[in-house]
Amino acid sequence: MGSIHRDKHEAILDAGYTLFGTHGFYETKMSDIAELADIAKGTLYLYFNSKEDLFLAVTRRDCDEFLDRLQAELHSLETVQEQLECVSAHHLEYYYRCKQHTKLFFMAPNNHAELNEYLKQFMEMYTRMVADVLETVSSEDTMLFAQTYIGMLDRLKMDILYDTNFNEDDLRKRIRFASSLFIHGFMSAKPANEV
Amino acid sequence: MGSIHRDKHEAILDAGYTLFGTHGFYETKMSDIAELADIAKGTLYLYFNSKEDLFLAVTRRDCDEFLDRLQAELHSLETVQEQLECVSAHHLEYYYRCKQHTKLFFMAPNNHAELNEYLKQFMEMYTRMVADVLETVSSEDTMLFAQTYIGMLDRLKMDILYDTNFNEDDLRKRIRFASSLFIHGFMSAKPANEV
Amino acid sequence: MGSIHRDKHEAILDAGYTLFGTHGFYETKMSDIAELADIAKGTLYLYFNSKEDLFLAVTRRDCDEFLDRLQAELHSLETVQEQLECVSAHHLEYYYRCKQHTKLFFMAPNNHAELNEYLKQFMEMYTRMVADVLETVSSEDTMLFAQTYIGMLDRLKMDILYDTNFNEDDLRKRIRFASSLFIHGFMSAKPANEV
Amino acid sequence: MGSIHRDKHEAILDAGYTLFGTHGFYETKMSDIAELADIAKGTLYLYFNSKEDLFLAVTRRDCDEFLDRLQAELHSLETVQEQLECVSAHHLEYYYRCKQHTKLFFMAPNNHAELNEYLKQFMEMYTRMVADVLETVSSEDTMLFAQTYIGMLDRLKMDILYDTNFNEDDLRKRIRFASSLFIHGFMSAKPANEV
DNA sequence: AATGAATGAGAGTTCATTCAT
DNA sequence: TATGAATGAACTCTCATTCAT
Repeated sequence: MGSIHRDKHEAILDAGYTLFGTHGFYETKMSDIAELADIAKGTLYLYFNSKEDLFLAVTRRDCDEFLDRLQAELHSLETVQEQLECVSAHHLEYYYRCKQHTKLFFMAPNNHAELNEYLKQFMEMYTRMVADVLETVSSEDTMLFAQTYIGMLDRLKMDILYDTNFNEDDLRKRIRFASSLFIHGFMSAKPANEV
Repeated sequence: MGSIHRDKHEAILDAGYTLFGTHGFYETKMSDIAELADIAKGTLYLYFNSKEDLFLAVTRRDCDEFLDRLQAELHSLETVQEQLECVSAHHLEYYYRCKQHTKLFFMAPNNHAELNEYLKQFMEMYTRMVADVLETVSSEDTMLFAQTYIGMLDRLKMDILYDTNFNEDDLRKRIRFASSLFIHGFMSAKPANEV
Repeated sequence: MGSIHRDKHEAILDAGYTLFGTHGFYETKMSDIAELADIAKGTLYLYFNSKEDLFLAVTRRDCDEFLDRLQAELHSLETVQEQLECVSAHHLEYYYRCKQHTKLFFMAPNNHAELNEYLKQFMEMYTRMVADVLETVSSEDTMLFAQTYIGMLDRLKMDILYDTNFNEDDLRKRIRFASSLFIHGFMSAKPANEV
Repeated sequence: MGSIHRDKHEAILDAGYTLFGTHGFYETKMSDIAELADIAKGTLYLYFNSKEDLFLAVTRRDCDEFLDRLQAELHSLETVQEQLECVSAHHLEYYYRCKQHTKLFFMAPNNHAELNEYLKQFMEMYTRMVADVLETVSSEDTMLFAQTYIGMLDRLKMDILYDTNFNEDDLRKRIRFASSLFIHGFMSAKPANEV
């Protein structure tokens, strides 16, 4: 029974992830989610109290996994360079893997306190994870550096999302480009494809 | 006659800017915009064909001005350092000035072809403007570098938006921090408050 | 379950028949139909996709029944005279029974392809039914004769609709009058009340 | 001044005739009529009090002319046969001339007392005109005969309106067909194309 | 007499949510 | 636990009419 419950719970989250991700919060109907999850509309409300709650749960599952995996990958690495490139790879590969689900962050519902709170926490944890990497080198302003690094990565995802010809080579180039630029700066940077 | 028409047009754009900016596209009602602009609901439709069109016009006015001002400011500067810091200042000060209107970008309507097209163009023009600055130093991958720089800045705006204690000093610090980090990289960076 | 569904479906059609019939398509509000059918406004849209579709369904039910009954009645008769009088009676009695619902044909929505198509088919089937009766006597231009006969009948309904003193005797008189005139023509016609 | 006034008055009626006739009352916008008449929207209301009034005026002009012309044509004829064929020709040629304006009668506004009153009067005058023709032969039930004749004609117009291949020959055939059928009846009728 | 910008009541339709089964 | 028919508040947009110019 409990496992049937878990299965349905997951099925709803999967459907929500797909639809919220591709059409955004407002353009996704609860009935569509129910249909894709192959359950009745009313059943959704046995598992989630509202559309907002479901969206939060979808976001949470996705973001938590993002952080867990990053944490695990970082543990096995030693140098700051390696670790920063790991962050870069993790961030960009995430978007490369799920190009089509990016409305999840763009089109979130407004004014949902709990969601805003969660997203804030997520960003803080993500930033702290990167800051911890930097801490081994310098202890000043690591949160600010970390934040900025994440910003760089987040912009580079744009090509992934909008450039339809974007391929694996472009991906690898950007992964190295970002960590290198962050570490050495623009002035000392070699052109991206030589890095 | 024409000036009354222009006034009302502007009043609607102002009201739209305020409400779309604070509540996002979907959570803003046309009737609220009409009320804030102090006109009748029907009058909105004499000036704009639809809610989407109004949103596009609001966005356009805001973004065009952003680029025009940046262009003008860049012209009067000479070194790359100065110019990059100018970009940094322009970007962050924009958000500092209008903290409360940031939903304009977050919560845009989905699937509005013309809007998507415009935003793409905006980003390309913004990126190219920054790339042109970098071109005086290196001609390799300038679009990629420019994009990344903008990404850094865009993430730094987050503190502005969510940290309620954020003050003018924090602003100035981040402006210098961003350009310095971009130019010299993390490894050679001095702590931010010494830059 | 299905029968509750059928009941509600019928209730909506009944309400639509009454209101469209008395006020016409444009002067009837979906909310009025919902109210008369004793359901919520939104429920209408579970059964019909749009106001136009509902109107079409109402029309269809009414016209189909009209033809089915006529068909059945004609089968039991033998002479052309009897059959033509049966058509006459059927046509005029229909209007006599539902004087108040005649806006159904007058005030249909414009430009609804499916509705126009249906009405065209209805007229063709009605005409063919009458033409088949005539065919036993002559095979020339039966469709044209049939059409004309229906035209005569359709004009005679006007008194029914607008003459408030119109009674059953007037009805019977016109039923015989029409078939007799059609068969023998004006020149050889005896005065209507002697037929 | 007066003639300018008359010109504009006529221009509005012409535009109304065209648009009401092609799209019906409800699907025609006052603004479209103004545009077609080449005047401002507000000006319409200097000449007509409301959309309904304008529709009534358009109808009135059209119907009055219809009767006036018929009256004139009938005067020059002598035998009942000729006169009835004249009615037939007048009725069908009217529709043949203005196929595209037939929404004028189909899609009239509901519940406009004055319009309903006028249409009733129109029908009565039309019927009486035909009844007067019949009176020279028989004095019984002439109104009923007249009404029925008009009904025949009105149905025959349908082919004109919906059969896109309908040509002048078809028209002439129906004109003779109708009067002949009315006079001699179906039983003694010769096939239409031999009449 | 002529204008056309402004009005605002009111329409059809949607969809998150409920609840009897 | 699961259903899905039913709900009704809330939305965007229309258009006949007005009135200051």
